[in-house]
Amino acid sequence: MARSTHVRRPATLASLAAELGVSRTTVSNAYNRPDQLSPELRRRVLETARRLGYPGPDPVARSLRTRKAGAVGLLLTENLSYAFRDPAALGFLEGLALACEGAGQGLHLVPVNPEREDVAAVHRAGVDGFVVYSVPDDDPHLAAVLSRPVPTVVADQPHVEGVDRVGIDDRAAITALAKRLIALGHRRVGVLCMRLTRDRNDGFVSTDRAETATFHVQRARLAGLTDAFSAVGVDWGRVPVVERFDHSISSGASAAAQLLDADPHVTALICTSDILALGALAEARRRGLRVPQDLTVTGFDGIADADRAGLTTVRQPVLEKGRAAGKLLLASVDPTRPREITLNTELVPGATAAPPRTAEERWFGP
Amino acid sequence: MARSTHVRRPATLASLAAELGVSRTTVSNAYNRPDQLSPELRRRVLETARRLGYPGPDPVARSLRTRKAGAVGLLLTENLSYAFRDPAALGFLEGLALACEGAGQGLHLVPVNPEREDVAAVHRAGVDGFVVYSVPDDDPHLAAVLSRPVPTVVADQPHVEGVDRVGIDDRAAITALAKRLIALGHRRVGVLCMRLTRDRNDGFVSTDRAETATFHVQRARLAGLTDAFSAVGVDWGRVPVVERFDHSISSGASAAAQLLDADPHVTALICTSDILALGALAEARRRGLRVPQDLTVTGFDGIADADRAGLTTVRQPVLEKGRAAGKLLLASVDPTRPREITLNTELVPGATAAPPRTAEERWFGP
DNA sequence: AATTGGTTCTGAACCGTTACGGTCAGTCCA
DNA sequence: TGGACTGACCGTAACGGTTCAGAACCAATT
Repeated sequence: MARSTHVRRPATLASLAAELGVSRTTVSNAYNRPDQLSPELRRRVLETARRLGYPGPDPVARSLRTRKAGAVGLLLTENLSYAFRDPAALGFLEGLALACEGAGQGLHLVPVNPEREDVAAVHRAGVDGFVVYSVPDDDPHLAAVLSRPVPTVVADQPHVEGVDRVGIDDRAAITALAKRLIALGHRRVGVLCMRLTRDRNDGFVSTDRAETATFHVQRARLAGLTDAFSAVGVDWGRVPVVERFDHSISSGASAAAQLLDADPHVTALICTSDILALGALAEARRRGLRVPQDLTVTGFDGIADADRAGLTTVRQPVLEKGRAAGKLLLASVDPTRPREITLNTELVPGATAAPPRTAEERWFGP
Repeated sequence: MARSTHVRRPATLASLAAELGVSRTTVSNAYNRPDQLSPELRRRVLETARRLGYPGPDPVARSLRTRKAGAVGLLLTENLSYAFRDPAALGFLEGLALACEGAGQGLHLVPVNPEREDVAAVHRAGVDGFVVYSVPDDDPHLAAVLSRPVPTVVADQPHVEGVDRVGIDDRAAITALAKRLIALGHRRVGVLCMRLTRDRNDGFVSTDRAETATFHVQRARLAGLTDAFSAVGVDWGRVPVVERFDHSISSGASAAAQLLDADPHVTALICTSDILALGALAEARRRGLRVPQDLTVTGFDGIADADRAGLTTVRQPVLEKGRAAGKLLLASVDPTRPREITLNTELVPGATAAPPRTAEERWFGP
């Protein structure tokens, strides 16, 4: 027996086998297939393992051999901290985590520095698959993920041909909301949206920029608004759209300010997220504008704070979306699984939408 | 951006080397040490890799060889939904994520089924270290983590001898709060606390149970209250303490109801978390009790909602705590690092604490 | 006596990569 | 002209497991 505690070389399966005078296979079986060896021997193996401080089979070595990492990677191009601050992202994360937990899979948050284009972290992640959430279509990290030979599911954001996807029908959902505003009489509206591309562009958005946005969800929502308002004769080219790179309440407020300064006559602010809408509400309050009497404000997502604020919005099942993404990914072995899941949304009437204030601002039908 | 379904795994570093007629080392160097080969050869290697669809070195094999996984494991025994819903936990998570991101490390959420005692997931996680947050001292998952030969940092919750730790001085912090209430004249108080052990026990807490709680933080906070009130002659054995397993606002409300039903004469409800306190506020409102005139309510943590509610509480730097835990773990190679970090807390006066209502309820000093 | 079946354990082949210690030809310099 | 140095590349040995096709043994059946 080796008494040399000098080199505290951690015990391995092989050293344990040597100590016991059995084969490595047997030790492996003691851990993984108890039925393959006698209870007595197994007891001895585990006993000796304890004595030698062997912590059990090394997870990485096992992963290499079995080609299973037991974890799902999650790619978010935003700062990781973003995911913990944005309620919609958080709901998604929770749903995804629940799905992973249910399947006994870990959830590996891939570290991404949005500043640098360092894709190495994607290549370094030992995972069995990726979920990609909220990244632009042309994100290099996304390309790195797709180059990896593992299944991938995209949630909402990047729009990639041939990749499994879960999401909602953003375009139709916001069109429904827009139609409601149209029915109320709104024709002169403004729009606040989240960032459209990887580059910061805080300010007004040209039609061209809106149509070529690489954040697919935002593009779809703007398109949905175009659909609805164009259908009733509004010249969409003249509708002011203000973009903000940072997604925060204060961003929403400043965007609303910028828009209202430029066009004080808009009767409604349509926001592509609840967070922005909450900011718009704050700015309206600051200006002494009553909502909805003086100004209609709408959001998108259906987060808890929007509910508390009575916001008129579209509710989407964020938690369910995360869960669906996880399940879809974990079912990748099944060829009969759906390749795309579109979840339902729900219009939330709320209390921040009303007909335009003055008669002249109200549109009279034919 | 069309993509064919990729489930093939043909190319390896070795096959690539064979194709090129160079050694595996050279291919490896092409990826990892560009300076070790001529630019021309490197170009050819990468070119051929692209042609063969070689996605670059396999992360798992690399991890095995380098003994680095590039990820930090996070163990939370609570339901995941707890972690994603509780603002304090969320702040911690965000801080930890920031630290990991800053170091280019992934964050691996270990899946834990609180129902079963399945520790396998801990053994399966390919990580370079663990952060353990908010688990009871006797949690089997914790034991599994400690058996792994990787550095571990504990945040707040499990109290383990000899393991690196970051936290606050819960006992002293709540003692300071208690002294404030004592100064206001409160002597007849009730306490609402979070779960004390792994077993559900919704209801009153015996002194013994309080002292043997395996959730160390709760134990410390109760002890801090004992310190303060015993010092002024209050018989702590008679102070009602109500425990709730689930940590939610409605739990806080029901706990407050239970306590007030049993002892309507308490002048203050001291809660060991803001969430519980917010529930207590709700219950007080439901009963028509004015806070703080009719009832004093205090919390702990300093979450945003508490701030909005004007709650009298103790603020702790949750984000900083997460960040510190991450940094401590990632600095494990440095023998001169601190082994324990205690962060500062701050008493938040708030507006939910006032002297007891009636003269008879107020205590007159000597 | 031969066959069958079951249990228990073993040997050797991988899994895909990187660390380490070379070799070898060419260059520099006194 | 010879020795030291350099740049470019290679061979081998891990890294720590899992897996599969048997081997050895024994009891029961034909």
